[in-house]
Amino acid sequence: MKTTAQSIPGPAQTGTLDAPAAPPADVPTATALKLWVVLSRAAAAVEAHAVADMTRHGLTPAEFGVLEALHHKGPLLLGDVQRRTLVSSGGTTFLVDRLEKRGLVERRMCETDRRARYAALTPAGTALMAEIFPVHAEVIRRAMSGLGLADQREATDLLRVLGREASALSLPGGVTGGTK
Amino acid sequence: MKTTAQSIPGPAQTGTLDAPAAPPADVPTATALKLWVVLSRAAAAVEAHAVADMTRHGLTPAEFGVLEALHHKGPLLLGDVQRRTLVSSGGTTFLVDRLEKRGLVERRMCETDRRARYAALTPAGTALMAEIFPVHAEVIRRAMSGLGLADQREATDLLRVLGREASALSLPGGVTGGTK
DNA sequence: GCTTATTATCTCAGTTATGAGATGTTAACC
DNA sequence: GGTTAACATCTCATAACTGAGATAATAAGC
Repeated sequence: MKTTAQSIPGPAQTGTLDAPAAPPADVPTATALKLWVVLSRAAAAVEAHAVADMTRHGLTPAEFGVLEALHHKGPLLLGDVQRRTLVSSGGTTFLVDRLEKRGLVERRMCETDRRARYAALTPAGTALMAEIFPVHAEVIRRAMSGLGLADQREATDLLRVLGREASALSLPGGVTGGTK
Repeated sequence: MKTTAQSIPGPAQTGTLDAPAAPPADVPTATALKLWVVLSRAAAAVEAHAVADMTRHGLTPAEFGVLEALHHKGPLLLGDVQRRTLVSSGGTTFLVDRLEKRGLVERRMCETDRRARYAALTPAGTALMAEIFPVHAEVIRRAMSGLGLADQREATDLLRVLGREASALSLPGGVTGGTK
């Protein structure tokens, strides 16, 4: 996370000790780097609001992500929870364990596949989400209010394409665009 | 990170056990939530490319962030490194320690303030960045290639405003919009 | 149907980071 | 100039998560 690339344009000053490097000369690369900087900064800024809100309820972002997925989708196989929250397999087990101990989530057997398990909100979990999700939504709405509705829609369209294409692209090291 | 909120529009189906919750009815909130989902997904998708590239060079994203900041800005006070990389104070000490042990970075005294220390690239660190940064830039360019140049500029403009405004906004819990 | 590959989850050791407080230093105020 | 507040960095306990491998169940090929 958090790559940085803005810098004074122009040729590199030569000879000076500790002189910083010049940014890439070609336009497409410079444009992409600038977009990467503002993209990750914008995501971090909005996330700070989301995290501050979750923290007030004693939830980590990852915990909230699990509860939110179950709140919107109903019971989900652990593998689906993992894919949705972009957390590792071990992390998913760990998260669901913690939420189970707190009485917010429960595991259920899957009738058709004895390897698999569902995670589902308990009544307490359902009640908690019914209480805090609207507040969370309002926090996000406020965090996004720097853009008008039309600009938000435009940004959504652009980012949807960007995310889809970037995910579809094979990673520099190898493999395809899935989760690890 | 990674909040999720897309869901079938329409009223909540009542009565059914485990029925998922309906998304917020009001348009501004639904729009903001949708933007938040695609924003964090797009950032994660691009980040996956960046991370895969850094990993090949044996660097974590945070380590790369420090090296990149020093590469572009020259020697920086540790506090400036911290602000730039959005890492905690303890984390910054830890990161610079690690990079120092590898011989990529060194600490230097600050003449005018004996509390403060500079972090600076060593010749080895400078050489490493000169080698890998162009590759990194190319990886980012490729990851962004789902959008044309004009769209990338448009997205940059929108996200710049969004990030600036969100950072300026006081956090839900309290305080102003700085780093912790 | 038996072997082999794949899939779903869990275990666990280790890594990366956070955040509260300690330490040493500088600035501000009277 | 002496006291108090604000800083910059570091130390340390420990949280949060990753990733490799273990275990168990299912699917596929022949």
